[in-house]
Amino acid sequence: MSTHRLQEAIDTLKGSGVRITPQRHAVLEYLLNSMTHPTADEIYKALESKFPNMSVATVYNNLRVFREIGLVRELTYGDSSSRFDCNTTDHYHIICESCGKIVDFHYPSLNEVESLAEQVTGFNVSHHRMEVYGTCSDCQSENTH
Amino acid sequence: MSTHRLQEAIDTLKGSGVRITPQRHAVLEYLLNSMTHPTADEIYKALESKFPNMSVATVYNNLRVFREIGLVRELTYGDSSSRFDCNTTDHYHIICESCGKIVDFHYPSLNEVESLAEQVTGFNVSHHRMEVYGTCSDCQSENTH
DNA sequence: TATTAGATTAGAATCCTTATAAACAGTGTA
DNA sequence: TACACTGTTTATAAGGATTCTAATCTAATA
Repeated sequence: MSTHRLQEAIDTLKGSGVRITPQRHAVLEYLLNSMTHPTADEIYKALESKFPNMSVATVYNNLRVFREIGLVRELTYGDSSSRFDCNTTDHYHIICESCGKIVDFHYPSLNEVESLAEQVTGFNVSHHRMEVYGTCSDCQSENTH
Repeated sequence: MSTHRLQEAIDTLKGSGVRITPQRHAVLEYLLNSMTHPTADEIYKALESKFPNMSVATVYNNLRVFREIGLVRELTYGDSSSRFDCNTTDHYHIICESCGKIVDFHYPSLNEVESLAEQVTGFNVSHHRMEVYGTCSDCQSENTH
């Protein structure tokens, strides 16, 4: 039941002068209903049946638009594809090194780290990122079998 | 004067049954003398004059070996190239969003975050990563001119 | 010396993402 | 309605970073 969030997001887009095309609507809706921080390719494949002619570039274009407007966050991890997170509330991620699953968790923002870094380095700090890595409970129990 | 660290690293490699080839030695030495967390390509270009026939694959191969043995850390940032850090003591990085500079800074390890994440998510935590982003003092003063 | 395992090389291949140019669609205006 | 304007999509090419492949080379060992 994320109809409300979807409508809100659409209003935000319209307010920024962005047209709501069927493809754009579908990407947005998929993101909002997804709990798994999908990659661009996962979104593309998921919408393939509904939009057989959609280009992968359209997915990337729309994800960029959403990111620039602040509707989604792009999660980048070195080697593999970016993942996209439509939960823009403050939270961190914990990532399973075995299956790749990404799970949200909340923790008070690390303002102390930012201010200390500022003092020590002379930087003007804008933000930080943090991820925790480990093995999820599913993969833990698999390995004991 | 990192002769000592270099010798130590070489001993570690030998202890793992890794041969010390001239190319391997050069990549390792360059890394240890570098303060800038270089990319594979930067290392490759820097050693071009000394080893005109060296392949870029050799640089990647050796960096992988060093990483697997624990001599270097690979720093991955989404879009652009990985950077390699031979400082394996516990520290974090702060990154200038204007010029890309990466500076080390020390902060007590965030054990609390790890243990809370463990409790909340049921993961078995192995490690975490954190980076702070901002504008370095050089770029700050440039922008005021 | 012969054998073997490890390392390097050159180039092809791969993956993710962006750029390009043409076609398309929706809106506002005359 | 006709028209132009702008934003969007599409298909494909291009790009960059990294890895793979197969051949060659090197060093250590028997």
